[in-house]
Amino acid sequence: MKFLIVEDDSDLNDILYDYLKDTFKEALINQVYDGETALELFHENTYDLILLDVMLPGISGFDVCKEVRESNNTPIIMLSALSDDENQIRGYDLGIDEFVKKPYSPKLVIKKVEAVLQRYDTTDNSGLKVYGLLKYDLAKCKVYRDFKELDLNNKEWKLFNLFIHNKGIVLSRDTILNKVWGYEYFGDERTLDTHIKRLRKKLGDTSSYIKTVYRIGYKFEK
Amino acid sequence: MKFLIVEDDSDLNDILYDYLKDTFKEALINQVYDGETALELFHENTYDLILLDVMLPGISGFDVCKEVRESNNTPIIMLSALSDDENQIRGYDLGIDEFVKKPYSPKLVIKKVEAVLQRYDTTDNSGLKVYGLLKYDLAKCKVYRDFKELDLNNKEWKLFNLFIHNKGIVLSRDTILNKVWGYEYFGDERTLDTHIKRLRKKLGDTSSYIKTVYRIGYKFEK
DNA sequence: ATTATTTGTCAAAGATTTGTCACTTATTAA
DNA sequence: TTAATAAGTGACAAATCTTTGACAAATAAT
Repeated sequence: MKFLIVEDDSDLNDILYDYLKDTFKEALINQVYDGETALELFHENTYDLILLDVMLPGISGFDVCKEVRESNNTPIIMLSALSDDENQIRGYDLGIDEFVKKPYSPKLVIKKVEAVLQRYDTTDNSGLKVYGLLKYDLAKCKVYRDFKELDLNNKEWKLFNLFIHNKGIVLSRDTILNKVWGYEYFGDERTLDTHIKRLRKKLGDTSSYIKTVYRIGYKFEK
Repeated sequence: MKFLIVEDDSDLNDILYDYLKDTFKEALINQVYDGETALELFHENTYDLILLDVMLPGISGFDVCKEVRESNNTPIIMLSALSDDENQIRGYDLGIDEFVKKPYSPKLVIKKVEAVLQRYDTTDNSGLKVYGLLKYDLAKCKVYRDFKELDLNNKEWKLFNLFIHNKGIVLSRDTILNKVWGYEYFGDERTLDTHIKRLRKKLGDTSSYIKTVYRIGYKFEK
């Protein structure tokens, strides 16, 4: 289990560290104090979860979140201070998983961490993994089939990432739209289908892994 | 599901009502037009969620929010007038769950309602359960018999789901129709039978779990 | 500024599910 | 035992949903 704590208040940072360490005995925990360092580490590592303060020196937690989401769906729990501005407030639109308002009880944070991890595939996310005929590296945002890299664009990667984190689980069209496109999307009903079509095409032989669940959505499964 | 709409503009209030009613068919919805009445109702009822306008005659939405928070954590979605960032910040400090700026699309409001409810939903449906020769996972919408997954379609799953939640209990035809088809269903008498037939077929050896209760309905039992 | 790539829209075609119906079979009260 | 009512069934039709290609719009790259 690997966590990243992004919190400029070093006392708070330490408190979170202690609680996490206590709950996940063997966890690896990185502590950083600003957004730039957070992103650096994020791109070099694969975390199971990120605890992210909104108010940071330099780039904001909001921006960190945005950049993380460009890459993948690493679970993010946002810690919001009392006087946040509008953008930060709308973290949910960016695909964060939980919001905890300061001043928070560390216990509550831990509870949310556990809840979020339970929702996700909790196995270690780092390195190359195999699923059926596919290989993928979540940290590097790469997918391979027959030793060839599939060149996925942003939307396709987001879709794939969502699927891989929810193997065997039926995802409703709404869920997919919300996770990949965000709450504010009210576009054409058929857009999702089109993107599924494109991802399937790139998946080639393995396109059948994306199963249509009639009237509900899709499911990713061998 | 029980909602409270607090909005002094009666047109807007009605629009919200309609959309909620449409999305949560069986919801109970109270409509009020000022803060005082809202609080009265709040203290007499338990709501799943409150839609709260900021600008109200008499006491403001904020005051309502404050008083609600002194009692409990009922989810609150606030509706604020345009470009009212200050208020948003205040709202989040008071522990509201989402903010929607006017003029808002009712669809967005509904999406936020769904998201908030999902966030609060603590029912644990995960994990494989066993019933007789069947295994099922409510979260994943899956049923297995002899290690093989039964490929149920939407209606069949709804039926199965209803049965599994009412093991050993006789469900009248009316109840089933209402729960699976919704209150407004006035279709053919034989439709339910047909669907039971189809579900039984897929259940194979375990089809006898669905027992006919003559003149009344069905019962799901080993 | 031009070109390439990605993303979104749409309508027609293809699939699946769901509803209907006529008819058969089962149940039960008298 | 039978008449009356209820439930089951297969075949078909209707409704609904998904796929797909072609194209347009938006965005990124050169």
